[in-house]
Amino acid sequence: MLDRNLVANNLETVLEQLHKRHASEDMLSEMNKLSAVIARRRELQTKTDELRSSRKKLSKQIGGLMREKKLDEVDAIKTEVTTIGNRLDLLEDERKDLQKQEDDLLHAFPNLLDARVPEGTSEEDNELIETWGTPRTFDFEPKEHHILGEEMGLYDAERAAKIAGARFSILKGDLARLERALIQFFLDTAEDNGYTEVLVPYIVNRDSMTGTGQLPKFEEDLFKLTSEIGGMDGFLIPTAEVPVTNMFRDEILNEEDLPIHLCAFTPCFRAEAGTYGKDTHGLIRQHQFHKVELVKITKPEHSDAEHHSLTDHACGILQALGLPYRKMRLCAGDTSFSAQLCYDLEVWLPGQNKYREISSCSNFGEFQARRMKTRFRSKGEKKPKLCHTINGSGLAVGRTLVAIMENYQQDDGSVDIPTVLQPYMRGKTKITLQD
RNA sequence: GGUGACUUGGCCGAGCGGUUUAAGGCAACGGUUUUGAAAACCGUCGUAGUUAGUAGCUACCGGGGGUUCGAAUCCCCCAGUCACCUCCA
Repeated sequence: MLDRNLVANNLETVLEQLHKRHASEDMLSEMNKLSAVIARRRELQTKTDELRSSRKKLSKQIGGLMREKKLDEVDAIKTEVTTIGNRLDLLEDERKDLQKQEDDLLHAFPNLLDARVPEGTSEEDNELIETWGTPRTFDFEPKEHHILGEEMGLYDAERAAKIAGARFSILKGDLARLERALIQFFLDTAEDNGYTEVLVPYIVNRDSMTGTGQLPKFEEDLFKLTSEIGGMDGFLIPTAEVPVTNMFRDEILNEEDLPIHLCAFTPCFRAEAGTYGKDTHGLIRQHQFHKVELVKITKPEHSDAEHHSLTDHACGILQALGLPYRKMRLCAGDTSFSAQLCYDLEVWLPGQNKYREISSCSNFGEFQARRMKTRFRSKGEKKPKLCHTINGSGLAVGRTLVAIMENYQQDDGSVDIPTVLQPYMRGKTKITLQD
């Protein structure tokens, strides 16, 4: 959420930023509207405060007069207070309405972009930061992972479609084990890098989804429960970012508790996955997938360094697995709603002959923290300050499985297991056709 | 799922319709004292809105609504916590 004072006092800056995000004319006029709403709300705020103040004083007088048994004077004041009360009710209704408009509008605008974010509208304009590893040269035609999986008899999309629908999958045997091995390896690596594991709910309420920015704008991307939880709408999480970051919603942390480094394994559920007609085969784009997420809560002055070290941690995993990748700085048009700066890691997929996103590491600055009211207090300082929030995949499990299958495939249709994963695979060195 | 008790500032805890502008204590912070520390004493000590303002005013006592001239206090709905019962992995 944007700072309402920034909108009120520095509308030009905000409008410039919206231009950089390629905001529509509608959005620009909405922003102008917001600025007017804030001004009007403040006006009303002052008036209602004054009215309330005089009502309070007069009501107190009634108390005194009652004790002195001056009942005739009481009636006159009562009438006066009633008049004030009626006027107050009227203005208060308007103020509440404006306050809601103000909050709704504020929630609808994306974060301000970091100065390093390149101009651009699509992934074509993303900036290449670095490339690691050399794509292997094959002396045979490398296959896509879903072909390999089907041929091994360890990947079953058809039955998954029967029992659940399109964009679900079933893994069997060593492939299922490899998925678990990756999860375990990611969590162990995160722990070595100083992250504490948390195991969190996979269903969250509306307030949490609003806190991290999925709501109110992207409700159609989420799976919504038909049953309420705790009297509120329930949603399946699209990423562990939501439950983990929201752990600190409505909290004022101690300065010495920062930074907080957490990691979490969760399934992720995305309703939007089926809407593009892209990646219709295989594990790339599913309604349900697994991810290990890295999350940091930091002081503002440390967030940039923390963001870059988190990104390095994600890179480290790809390096340990020997998977070639490139690191991209996302352009303005590709940077997500809540982020101010984002790096995508794209892993090399020989079967597709291209790089595909496997991790997205974002610094949200104070955008999420303002929505969540996540603050910290410095020693000796009176006012609490907003924290910064950061997260990134470390890594997306299903897509890593894809990358391993495609990069480590052999001409006999088997897949070698990277050395670091072998201990998690009961010492096995390769996955072969099922007997 | 059933019944009952409860939800007040970082924590504990008063408060039972009108000098409560939320008492008091603990913790924390600043100061006096001291060679230093402890103790003692003095002071500060929730969040947010409004504002040029650490001035004033206003809101917030789990959330929402209502009664009233006036609500932390009375009523209703919802959520959460705890206890017991029931059920279950």
